[in-house]
Amino acid sequence: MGKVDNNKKQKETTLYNAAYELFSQKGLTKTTISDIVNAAGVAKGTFYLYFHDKYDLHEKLVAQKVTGMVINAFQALSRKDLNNFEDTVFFLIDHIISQLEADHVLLNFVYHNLSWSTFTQTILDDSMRQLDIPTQLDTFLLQSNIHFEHPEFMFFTIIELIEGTAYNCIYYQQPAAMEAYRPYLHKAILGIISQFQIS
Amino acid sequence: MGKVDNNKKQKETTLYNAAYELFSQKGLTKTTISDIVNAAGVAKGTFYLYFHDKYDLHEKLVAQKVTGMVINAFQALSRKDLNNFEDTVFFLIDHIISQLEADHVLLNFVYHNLSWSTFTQTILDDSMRQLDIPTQLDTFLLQSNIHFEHPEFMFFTIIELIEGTAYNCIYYQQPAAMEAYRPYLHKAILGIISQFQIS
Amino acid sequence: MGKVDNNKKQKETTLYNAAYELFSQKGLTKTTISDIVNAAGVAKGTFYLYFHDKYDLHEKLVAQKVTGMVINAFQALSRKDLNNFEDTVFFLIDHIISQLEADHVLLNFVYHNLSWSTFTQTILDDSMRQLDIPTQLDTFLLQSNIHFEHPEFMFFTIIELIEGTAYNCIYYQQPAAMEAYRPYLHKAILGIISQFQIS
Amino acid sequence: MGKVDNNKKQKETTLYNAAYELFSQKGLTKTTISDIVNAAGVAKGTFYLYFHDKYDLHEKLVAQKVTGMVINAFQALSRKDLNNFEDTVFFLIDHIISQLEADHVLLNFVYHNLSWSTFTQTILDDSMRQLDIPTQLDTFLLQSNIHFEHPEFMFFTIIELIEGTAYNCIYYQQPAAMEAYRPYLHKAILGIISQFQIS
DNA sequence: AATGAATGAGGGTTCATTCAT
DNA sequence: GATGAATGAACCCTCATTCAT
Repeated sequence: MGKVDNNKKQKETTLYNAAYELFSQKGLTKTTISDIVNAAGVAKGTFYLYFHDKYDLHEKLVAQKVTGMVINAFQALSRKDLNNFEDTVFFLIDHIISQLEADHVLLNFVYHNLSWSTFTQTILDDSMRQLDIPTQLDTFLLQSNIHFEHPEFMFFTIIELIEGTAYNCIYYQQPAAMEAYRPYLHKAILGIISQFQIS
Repeated sequence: MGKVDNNKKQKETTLYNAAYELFSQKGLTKTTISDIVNAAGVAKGTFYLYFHDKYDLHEKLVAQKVTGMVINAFQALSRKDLNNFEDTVFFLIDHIISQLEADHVLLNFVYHNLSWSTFTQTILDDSMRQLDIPTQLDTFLLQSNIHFEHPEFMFFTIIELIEGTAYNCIYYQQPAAMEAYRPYLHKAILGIISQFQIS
Repeated sequence: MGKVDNNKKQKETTLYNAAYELFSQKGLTKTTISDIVNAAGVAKGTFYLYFHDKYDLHEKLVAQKVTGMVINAFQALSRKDLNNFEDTVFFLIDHIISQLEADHVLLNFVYHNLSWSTFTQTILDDSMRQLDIPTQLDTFLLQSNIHFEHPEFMFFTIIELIEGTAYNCIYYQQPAAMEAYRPYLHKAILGIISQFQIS
Repeated sequence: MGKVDNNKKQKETTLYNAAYELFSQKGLTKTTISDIVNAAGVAKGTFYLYFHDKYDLHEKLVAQKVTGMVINAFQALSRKDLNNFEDTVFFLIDHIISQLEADHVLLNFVYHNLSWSTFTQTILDDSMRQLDIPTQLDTFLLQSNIHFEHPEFMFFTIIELIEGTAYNCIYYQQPAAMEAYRPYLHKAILGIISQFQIS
């Protein structure tokens, strides 16, 4: 990678970082391209060398952040040695919830962007294609000896459940803080899993 | 209510209707106050006699629509004679899902606004205060003879689950159409209920 | 016409005048909407209340100026009492050439916009519809007793000839000043008329 | 001419060709230097090695195209053996009109650039200086035995007439297609010639 | 000579808001 | 209360031009 390419990648990263900060602070609508380039310390025209508009940037950033969060969880999982299916699911869920609890900026940012379709349709750039989550989950199911009716429906159900509850509990502490609610979230997920499991 | 007040109320209603249509078609961000007043057939200045800005109008409109949808479901319930707890819950859920399926405009509109906090914090105007949903649910639980650990957590869990799954299934048909997914949603809710139920 | 309408017409006129001056000085391309509103002393947004863009304004302005010039010539003609066909044609031509000689700004402005299609296709606003030049010419021909083969071709030929020659002679004094060239222009037109005339 | 010079000339030619295509399609104003270099397949900076700006390129391109068109006509004439003056004039005129009819891109491009001053003032590069049209016309007149009062006025008159009428007839078919109008154009020119001829 | 990433001035356009009528 | 013409700040985006490579 030549000096120029290196420099390009750096500019792009600076723009991503600046935008992430601003989107989190002011929201997508109130953040302007001027804001972003000012914060990034580049000229306005430079923005358009990398992104079509702020929505383009946002979309790519969401894909990055969501995927990054899940990658973290799986990497942490690989360092554990869990054989039990339910423990594994809870580990992943709790890891993601912990990340969201630790970083409200991230929480706010991925809310409403952490959905099943993010994993199945997101246009990931090359650096992220390493992690194909649906495939990983399939492999993971094969390794355990448990069988589910429509496992993709189950995962969809669980993910949508987490997204909504995590945001309310962490951000608004509504109807309770995550600490208080978490046991019930676990229970609910257990209930869901038991319904999908086959004999 | 005098003629003048009547006329006022009419202008306000026209603005609500026009805005609802436009917000649904173009989204909040791309809808301008000009669009709204043009569609409503009133002068620009008139808008400011009723609302502070378009976000004010939007907030009030969401409260109206969401509450209206739930009112519909409870009214339909009162015309039935269901004694079984689970049947009652499913009736309400399916009624709301049907409303959303029948009216994509409504679906789009309430998405991200149909959450537990809508019921507990929403600023409702006088005409809506008649319906206090958390209280209704409490009454409803007392009437049945089943007992739950933290019933408010259970309802919260169910509502958040429905919001996310309904939007994806109805709007994007992702991961499947609601018709195909609904049995599994019911199953999942059964699983959740069973976990919260006390002996 | 109320105070408001009066004011509106005035704003529009101010914009026309400012634009005419600027288009003539800097050309259409180099004149910006900012230039126009600054010169007119109105806000930028006001421009868009009256015109779609600068090309819209330009088009309307050309129609005004060209038609105005021809109206002047016909009005002057009506104050004369010319019976001879050729004298009438020369009177009109010379009158128009005089206007262009007297006002280089106008000359520059109508150049390449003074063509047969301007008269047949121009979208004229109501104030100008009074003057339907092709019809006036028809009437004029009927009154005289001379007959031409394809008179519309003849007028087209003459107009295109004048447009090109007038611009070069008046503006660039090329190949000669109008004073020197005019007798030859008259001759050329006589030659053209004689060719179109029927026995 | 060395390899390097050859390569240079090639780049320049590529830029000319790309620009010609683009100017014709989108017009001078809407064509950007980016467009040109993209179409030509060279880097942006390269443009500035050959031209000062797009107007510079345009000016040179017009001179090329207009002169080329006239050269074609004279070369075709040299292959004929016409002695009659009027036939010669008509041959040249019709040849040029045919070129314009066959190539609307060219028509559009030379319109407003095909005027007397193009021949007398155009900055021609070396390759074109071979053709000095005013001188050629003089020679041509001497060869015939006809005498005209101010022949340069006559040619000027004829050229300006053709420019305006050809564009309208060919491009807009206004007031008629060139096929229909051409006999009358010939007539008009005959009329003009007869007026300038000396006994 | 050739490149093309970076620049940033400045264009067009929108639109919430005001205020005289 | 109701109007809608007028405003002008602030947005998005373009593109001629530069310059390190």
